[in-house]
Amino acid sequence: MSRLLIASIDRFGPLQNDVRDSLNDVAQEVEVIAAGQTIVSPGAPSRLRLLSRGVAFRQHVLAGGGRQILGFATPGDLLDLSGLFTGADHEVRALGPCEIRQISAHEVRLLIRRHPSLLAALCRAVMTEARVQRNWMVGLGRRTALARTANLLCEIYARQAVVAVARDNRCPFPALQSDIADALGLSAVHTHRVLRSLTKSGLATVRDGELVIHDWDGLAALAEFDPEGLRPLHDPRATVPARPAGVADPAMAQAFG
Amino acid sequence: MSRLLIASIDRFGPLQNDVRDSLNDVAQEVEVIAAGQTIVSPGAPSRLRLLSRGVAFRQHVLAGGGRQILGFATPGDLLDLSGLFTGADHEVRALGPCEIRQISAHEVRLLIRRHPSLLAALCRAVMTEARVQRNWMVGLGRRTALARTANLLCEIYARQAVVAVARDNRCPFPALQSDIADALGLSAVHTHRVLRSLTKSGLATVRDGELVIHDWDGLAALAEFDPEGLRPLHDPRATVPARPAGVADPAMAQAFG
DNA sequence: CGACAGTTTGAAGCGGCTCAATCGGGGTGG
DNA sequence: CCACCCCGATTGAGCCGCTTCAAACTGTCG
Repeated sequence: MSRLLIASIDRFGPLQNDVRDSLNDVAQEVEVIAAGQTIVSPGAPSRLRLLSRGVAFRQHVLAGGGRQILGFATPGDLLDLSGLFTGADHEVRALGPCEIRQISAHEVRLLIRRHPSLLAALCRAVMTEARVQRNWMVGLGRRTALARTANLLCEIYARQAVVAVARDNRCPFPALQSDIADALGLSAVHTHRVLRSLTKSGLATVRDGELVIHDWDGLAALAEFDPEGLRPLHDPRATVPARPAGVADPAMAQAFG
Repeated sequence: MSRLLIASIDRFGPLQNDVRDSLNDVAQEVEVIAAGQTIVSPGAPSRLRLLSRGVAFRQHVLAGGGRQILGFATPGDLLDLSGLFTGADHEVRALGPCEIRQISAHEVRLLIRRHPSLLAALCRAVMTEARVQRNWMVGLGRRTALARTANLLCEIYARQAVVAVARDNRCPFPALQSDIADALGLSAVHTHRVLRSLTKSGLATVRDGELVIHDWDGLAALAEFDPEGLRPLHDPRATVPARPAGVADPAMAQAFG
């Protein structure tokens, strides 16, 4: 029963029924991972891993001991797209407690060989991730600490809204201030002050592992948040209804909510 | 005759002979583009474009008028991977005069349908680009202006060394200081000072549209440059000889040099 | 109760920005 | 052939965002 996996891949271009059937037949391994544990090590043998619960992050550690967080993953995200055909070039860790489902590299290879449309979907997944990365690059290079932080919070919420994990303007986000700092290219101290100012402006609060949005419109405006950058790319031949930002995808919501 | 295109895609996993044959039969349009002109507009209809001569760059322009350069492309690079199945999310422009070769979206679609291994190769090309982006993110977030600049120069040289366009420690790089600034997330003034200090330290010089490396080892050390991050991903089932940084790929060199 | 991890707050310093002026080269029109 | 202009490189001065260092505070766990 890999309802979750099918729904997650389906976002990137409607899968044919025969692909769904094949995916259904594949043995799937479920694993629970504690906060802070490594999910994918750099260079690890490739598999197809789906984050089914929790929040994870990708990071690159520098020689000097510092690190840059390269992105966050929320339920419904595939974790090792960057290393599907080869070893991963970065590390993926659990931010909070996570649950993942994975299928072996061998199975993936068989599936892909049998169903080129699956490969196309995975390819679109990779392109979607690359697009999110570009948005981060813009933020790191050209946005102020405040806008950058606001943007991150918008992204975290919008991602989890799709799978209906975010509700009533709140969603899980078990990050330390130093984690947020390493994601935004800031110091932990300054990150704290920025978060503080966001709270005082009545925009959003990060506390006790939870993100609370007080004023979505205000936050999005400050961030110049573009939800388009998060939308999964799909097969252009198929018509997929566009949803406004922060609104759940029915299929994903049913699977993950 | 699409020798260049075949060699370029071949980097991302050896193509079967039948794929090569098909690529050979495809009509290819050659276009020359003046410096500064747009090659790919955001949302443009997808095609498969190869940069055969010159240097191009990807950029995202901000509401406030600023911009972030997201990456550079050198001969042998595919230009609209991010929009292969859908519209591009960013702009690609010619930095200096460029020559591109392209095949229509329709042709691409046919080729991909007929040859899944081609799709796999393109997928690896996308993943390779995503990896380069991650390296930029690390730089923008966590490296000093000096290291970041050094890193960029290393990347520009190493990319063009593969296709033997870079030789004798020099290669084309027709960027204004303001271009470099927008790539590194710096101001033009500060970029100038950093370049100046690199020159005075005897490491590298950017002048008259050309990059000259005076001390590769010193520059690479300052940059903590990792050539691994640029290496094209290829099919893990195939054995491809690893080449040290800055050394030409024989096939690419023959095609582009 | 102390030990520890993470948050909070203050103060000082620096990297990089902004503003502003000058310099240099290539093109253009007189 | 020269005067002019324009764009980009260059240089200086002052400022601000963010960093670093340091200390106090809070909650949690043994």
